[in-house]
Amino acid sequence: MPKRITSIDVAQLAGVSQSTVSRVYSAGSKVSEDKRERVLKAAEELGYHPNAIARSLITQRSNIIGIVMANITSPFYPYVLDKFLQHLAEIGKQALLFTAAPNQEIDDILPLILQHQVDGLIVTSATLSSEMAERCHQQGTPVILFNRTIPDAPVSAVCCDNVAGGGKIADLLLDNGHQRLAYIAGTANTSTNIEREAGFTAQLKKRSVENWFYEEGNYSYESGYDAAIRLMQNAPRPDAIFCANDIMAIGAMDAIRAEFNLTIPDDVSVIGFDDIPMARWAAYDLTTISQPVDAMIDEAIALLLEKIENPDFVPTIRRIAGELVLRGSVKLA
Amino acid sequence: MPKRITSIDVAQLAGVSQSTVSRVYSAGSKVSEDKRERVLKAAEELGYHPNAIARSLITQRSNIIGIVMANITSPFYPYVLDKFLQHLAEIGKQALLFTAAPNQEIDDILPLILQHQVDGLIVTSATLSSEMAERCHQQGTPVILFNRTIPDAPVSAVCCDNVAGGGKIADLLLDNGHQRLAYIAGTANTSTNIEREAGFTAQLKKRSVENWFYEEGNYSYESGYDAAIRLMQNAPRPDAIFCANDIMAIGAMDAIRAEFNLTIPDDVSVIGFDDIPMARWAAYDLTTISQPVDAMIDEAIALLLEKIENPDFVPTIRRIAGELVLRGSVKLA
DNA sequence: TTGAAAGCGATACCAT
DNA sequence: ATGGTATCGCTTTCAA
Repeated sequence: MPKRITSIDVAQLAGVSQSTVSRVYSAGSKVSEDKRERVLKAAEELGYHPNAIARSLITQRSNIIGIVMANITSPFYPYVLDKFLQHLAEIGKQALLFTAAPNQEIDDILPLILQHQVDGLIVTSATLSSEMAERCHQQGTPVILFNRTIPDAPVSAVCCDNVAGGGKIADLLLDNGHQRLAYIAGTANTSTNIEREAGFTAQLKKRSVENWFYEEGNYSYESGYDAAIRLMQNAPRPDAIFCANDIMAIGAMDAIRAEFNLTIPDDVSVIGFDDIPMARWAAYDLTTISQPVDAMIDEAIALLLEKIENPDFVPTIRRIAGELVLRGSVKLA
Repeated sequence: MPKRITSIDVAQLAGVSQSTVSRVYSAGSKVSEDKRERVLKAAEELGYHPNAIARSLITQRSNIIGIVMANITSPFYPYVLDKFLQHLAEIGKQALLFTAAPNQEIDDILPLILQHQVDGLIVTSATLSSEMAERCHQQGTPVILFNRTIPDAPVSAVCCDNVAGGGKIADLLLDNGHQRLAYIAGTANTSTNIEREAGFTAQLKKRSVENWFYEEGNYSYESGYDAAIRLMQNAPRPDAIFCANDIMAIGAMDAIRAEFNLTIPDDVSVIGFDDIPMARWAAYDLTTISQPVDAMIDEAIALLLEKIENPDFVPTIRRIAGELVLRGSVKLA
């Protein structure tokens, strides 16, 4: 075991007190230029760097944000994660990352997270029970839900305005003469799915459309593929399909072409939600609603910091509007 | 600021010493059933959970593994990350995650990582200078490179056997009558690219093929798309393209179809490397080499743990064979 | 088995 | 500006 270098070692070599060494490494402390140099030189020589753990213990701040992410492998999320890491790095925070089974409640791993004294917690596409949310609250650990909402719990949340997005899609399809609409749902009990569907169907009803096709998926390519097969077996078949996310839309497109030998958008229009990179690929050219990821992340981090600084901050839900991205998968009138 | 609950609070409520509370939470310590229950009950009541930071300070173990990942958004890596998280969770370790610019040296963020006293460090698709590697070594922090190798440094590495993979691909193409082969390179100076190319071209030469087309990409969809365009402008054009990874292969396929209106594999065969999920999509059905991700990760973690337990363990490079996955994008004779 | 006390490596307050 | 010292919350001897 190589001996660990501590501030005491540096202090001895530099001929200063241990306190002085500490000051050199804490921003905004006054140390004479002379001593600062000696300390830095000694530190360099010994290969010293401050022990963040000891620091956290006394400052009561770990500078670590916990991130719980359920769907790391679903194409939308790596971007979210990457952005979070970048933004957190900019404000000097590290990320302790946890996975959860998709759509699982994270109550069981929460104690583990809390043990690590994270300064805050970001939960994406998973939920915690309001009981656990309450516990974080009491304990003073701010929690932000990303892309999920839970009602009546003292936690902030930021998500895309899914209801409005669903509505825009209904309008686009109807305005361009589609008659037999279909919806491929994501996992049924997720807030994202519920909201997108609600926005879509509400707008249909508002425009006096009473019937539409419905199939259920689980946000995966395969589930979109399979749902599309079921959908296209109807006669007459749908002439437009709204999928609760892009990856299912892509699965649906592949099924429509490979299994039915039909053309998009001439035979069927397909529209997704998220605007993942693959939506832009030449094979798909998918019309979709773009989630304002950057804005959402900015907002999430802002809410988190606000709550860290000011524990009395009242939990808020922010919904940020997504933008319709017109590509080639929807037939325009 | 809500008061933090410490073991002392629990001890008082339970009417035992603080030491006893500590023992209840450290596996394999003897505490009478009687007191254990009282402690647990008091802890429950107060909402206590041990402070991992204080524990780390004294045990000299953080139970945290640092992961540096350069290409989180490149489709192969989310799977790698997810698997790492799962395996680490199984052995009771947490992951502190850092991003680096792709292919960047991570020397600048290393001090930050080291401050957090990680028990070990996994670096994927990025490298550290041998100077920094040496520093980790001295400091006693084991480092494992994943999917990268650096020569002459005291760090272990695990990667796919890229050279053998490149060779298999050359054989497959040649055995099936392809005449005008092409290679689309990944970022030129990455070990992955160098090895895949070396294996491919060595095998070509061995079989007396002296000429082949060459274009350079950077592992992205767009770069594959663009490289394919340049490639297909040759006359006569290539009849088979090996792309250094799947995502470039997919870009190349889209370009071949969309820009030249050609058919795969009748007009051109395309083959990739990695076996990402999209390789299986109906639109691509991409023949490729499957990276044995699970085995690689098992190996990486095993090496890391070995080194943590036994600091004198000699750094090793493990290459694990990938498997050829035959799908429909290569024309068979 | 249990409790008292030392210490992990910093920060922060208090004098000087 | 600098040094001495208490302290953060726990684990780990050492006695009892």
